[in-house]
Amino acid sequence: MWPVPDVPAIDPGKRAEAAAALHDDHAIEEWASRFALLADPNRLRLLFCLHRAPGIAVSDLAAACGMSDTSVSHALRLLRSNGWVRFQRQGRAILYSLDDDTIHDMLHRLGATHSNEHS
Amino acid sequence: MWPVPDVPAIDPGKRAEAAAALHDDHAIEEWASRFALLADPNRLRLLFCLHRAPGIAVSDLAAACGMSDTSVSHALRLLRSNGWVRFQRQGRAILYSLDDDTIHDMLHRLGATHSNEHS
DNA sequence: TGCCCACCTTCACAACTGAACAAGTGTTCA
DNA sequence: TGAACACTTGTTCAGTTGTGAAGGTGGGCA
Repeated sequence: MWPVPDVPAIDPGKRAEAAAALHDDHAIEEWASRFALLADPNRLRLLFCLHRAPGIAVSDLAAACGMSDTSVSHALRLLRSNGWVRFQRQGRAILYSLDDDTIHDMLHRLGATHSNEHS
Repeated sequence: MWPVPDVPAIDPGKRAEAAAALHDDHAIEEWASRFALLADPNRLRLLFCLHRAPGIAVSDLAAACGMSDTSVSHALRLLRSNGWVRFQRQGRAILYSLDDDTIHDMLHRLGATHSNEHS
């Protein structure tokens, strides 16, 4: 994976275990970039809305999240370019929906923990 | 939650559903900041290592992840200040472990999908 | 005591991000 | 046709982030 340096290890066993945890580096990079998209509160709000109210228009999304239309559009562009959402025109409105099973599941799990999270 | 504006909704029902999805804004912010910590590939690698090889020294962590000691130290500082890791001195070494159940579970789930992810 | 080693901190900097403003596209409807 | 509407795009800018160099701390060991 990496040219593991020959610097004497403090605990060779641990070092080997650790290295083994990184066997699929591609997957790690992918997850990191997924998390990057989830890391913005506004984007996360949008995703929750898309998750719970699929087929919603941009302006309604903006109103629900308390964001400007422009900000929402920018965010949706990002999500679109990552294939996380699908959309269809209906009259002048454009209706967006979540279109990624991985993210859908993740949001579902987070939503489930909403209730019992009162720290 | 927000002073939902009186701008005419395209679909009032959808707008209400969307707003309902955001009932626990505090939790959303919390998750966003968690995701922010997971969003860096190097940090994610470190976390996987800490997850699979608890009680590992900084230099071994650095070697396994192919990072400089300094970078690892910086990253650990962040994780420490968020209460994600615990550590203990052993001789000159300092051994780190993951110390957050939520993240532990999350990494466990991600690790499980490692194998069947060959996109 | 003095040296080495493992790790930490401070500082400076390039790269990236999110927010805001202005202008543009495509659709509907009078 | 043209005005209103829903949304998109381009651009700029302040603020944040990750990284590397240099120096500091403190435990172990001769």
